[in-house]
Amino acid sequence: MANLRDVAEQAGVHTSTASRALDPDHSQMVGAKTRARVVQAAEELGYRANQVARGLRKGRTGAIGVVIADMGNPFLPPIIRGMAGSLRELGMIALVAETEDDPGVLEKALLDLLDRKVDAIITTAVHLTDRPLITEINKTIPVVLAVRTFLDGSFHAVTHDDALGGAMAARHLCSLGHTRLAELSGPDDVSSFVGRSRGAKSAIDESDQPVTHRVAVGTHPTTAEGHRLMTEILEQGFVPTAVFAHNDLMAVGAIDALGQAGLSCPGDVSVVGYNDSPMTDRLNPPLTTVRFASYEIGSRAAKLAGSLLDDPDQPVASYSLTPDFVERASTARLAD
Amino acid sequence: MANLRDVAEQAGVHTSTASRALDPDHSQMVGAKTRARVVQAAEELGYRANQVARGLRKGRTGAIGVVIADMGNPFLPPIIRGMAGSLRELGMIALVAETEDDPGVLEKALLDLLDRKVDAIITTAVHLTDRPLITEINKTIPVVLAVRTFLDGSFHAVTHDDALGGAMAARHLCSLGHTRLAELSGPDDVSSFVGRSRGAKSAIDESDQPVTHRVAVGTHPTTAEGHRLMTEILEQGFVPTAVFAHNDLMAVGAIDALGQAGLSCPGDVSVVGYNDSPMTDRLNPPLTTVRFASYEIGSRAAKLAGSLLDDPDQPVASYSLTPDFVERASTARLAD
DNA sequence: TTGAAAGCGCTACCAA
DNA sequence: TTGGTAGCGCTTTCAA
Repeated sequence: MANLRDVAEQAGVHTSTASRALDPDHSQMVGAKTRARVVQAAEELGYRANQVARGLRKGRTGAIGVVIADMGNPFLPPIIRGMAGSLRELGMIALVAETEDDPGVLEKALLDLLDRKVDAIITTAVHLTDRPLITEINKTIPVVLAVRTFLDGSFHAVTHDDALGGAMAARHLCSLGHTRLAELSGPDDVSSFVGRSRGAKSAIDESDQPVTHRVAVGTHPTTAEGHRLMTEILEQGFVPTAVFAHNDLMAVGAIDALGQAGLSCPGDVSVVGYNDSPMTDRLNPPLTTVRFASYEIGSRAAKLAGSLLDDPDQPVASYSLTPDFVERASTARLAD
Repeated sequence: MANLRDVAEQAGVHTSTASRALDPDHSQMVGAKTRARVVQAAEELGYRANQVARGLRKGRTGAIGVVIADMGNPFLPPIIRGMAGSLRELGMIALVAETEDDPGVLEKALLDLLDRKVDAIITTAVHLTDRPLITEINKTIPVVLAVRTFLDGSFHAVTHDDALGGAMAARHLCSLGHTRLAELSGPDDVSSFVGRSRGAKSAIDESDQPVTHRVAVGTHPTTAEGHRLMTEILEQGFVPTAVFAHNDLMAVGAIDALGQAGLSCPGDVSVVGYNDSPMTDRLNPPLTTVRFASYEIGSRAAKLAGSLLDDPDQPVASYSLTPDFVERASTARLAD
């Protein structure tokens, strides 16, 4: 592999001149003829700049650390695509780490990324308890929170309005006449689920009829956990006519559990999910759910991270997108 | 941020000694008391080694380039998880790039990863025409092909038996009595789809009854493309009783197109997909499909890449996993 | 066992 | 406009 010195020698110039000639930002400081010679030499030798060396010297690697909780959650890919798309436009690349939603792993992953000198971090994996850790990291490099945030606006964040989404879900169920409602929550130390719960609660409180409301809190927002929580509720003797699951995976698990208990959806029980993950429109039954612009969240988060590199002191702000409610066939009016 | 020199100063030793003391492979060359002093200094200062500097010096970054075609394809996440899991065990990390299945983008992505001095490349995105490019890259760093390969065993590869999978799909449809069969193929310059086609063809040739077989080749293995191809076939006046789609997304698109043409699945037309992507068991109808151990493919590919770093000249070999056929409700016996 | 020195490949400062 | 020099932070030879 040819390095800069080889190019410089072949062109008969000093490495510093070669460096300038090949750097778009400085090539104007080089005589046209010299530049041409350098460029030609570089081409002949198939020169490509060593980004590790450059990163060491410049203190900038052009890499962004992306930390996600669980690759197995189908709502993530569109978000990651959004990030990858914007990063590519910026000439940057993603270093991806997965935490399995374990705070210990999160810390390890973040430190590893810092050691690798990523220019910024984007993460969709924070728990509320991670605030001190993130505060610490943010002293070193910019951190952008995506999807999940802390409940005040103390970090750069790109999210959507979870409370509104939760309210939409509960309001919908109430408007269909349901008054026995189960809520399957994700971990209650994650902003998304806290927001959805609050939204649901306020919608229920504002409902015309009195609503019996039972909340079960899970440790992971997965199908298995949805199944477990739903089963648990039924075994406790609470038979709801409507279920609000905090994400689509939990909704699917809940529908399974209902089926095993001899209850059909939406015949006996209406179920609302969350995220509008790919394929939820083709499930049996097609899932009523809450949608937000996930590609957009990823893309915005990446752009924000990029802009923080040039202007680290820009005012802290949260973008919060407005969700849509998507009514499908997993919810129905309460039969009398 | 404290660097090694700070640690060395604080411990009252030379940086080279500090380096050795902190490196598990060399710490035995350092006196126990000195080592203890260095370790303590490192802890006090919160020292963390700069991996960029280390990478430059050692010529090894501990990063693996992972190049995938399309994050939007739901069969990929399990594979990526498999990779990420094994890489983490190896203390490595993934640099992820997406190609959108465009060979031009693939080349850019690979060169970018080389410039960043990844230690090896794993890619699931090759087309048959990319062979010269991959050959070139492979002269510099180890390349592991996952899922997609070239048709001879000229590179390290971790795949599954596509021909067998394709044969399973076609054999199943034939055994249900179908004799008018449409095949919706992915791009025919991709080994997976070539293999599936060949397998299907040989199964059809071996069938008891004569089978009318129509193949449509798509440019991308997506829902939209499945829909387009299916519509095209119907508009050409070919009405099959069974469809083999080369992946689940295309199968879903085909089912949509059939529905729009007034044909039901499996009532009028049986449809087989491929990949057993997450959630396909919950689609309406649940999709008959071909499964392979996707997490395992990712995990093995990562381990292989890791082992190639220590032993680059190990014999070239292909692991080919054996697929399973998964019969669900999207296929049915031909009604007389 | 430790220290000294060199250098991975690059950029940026300072002179000329 | 160009060259020289220094140094990003680390590891690794070579001597002592």
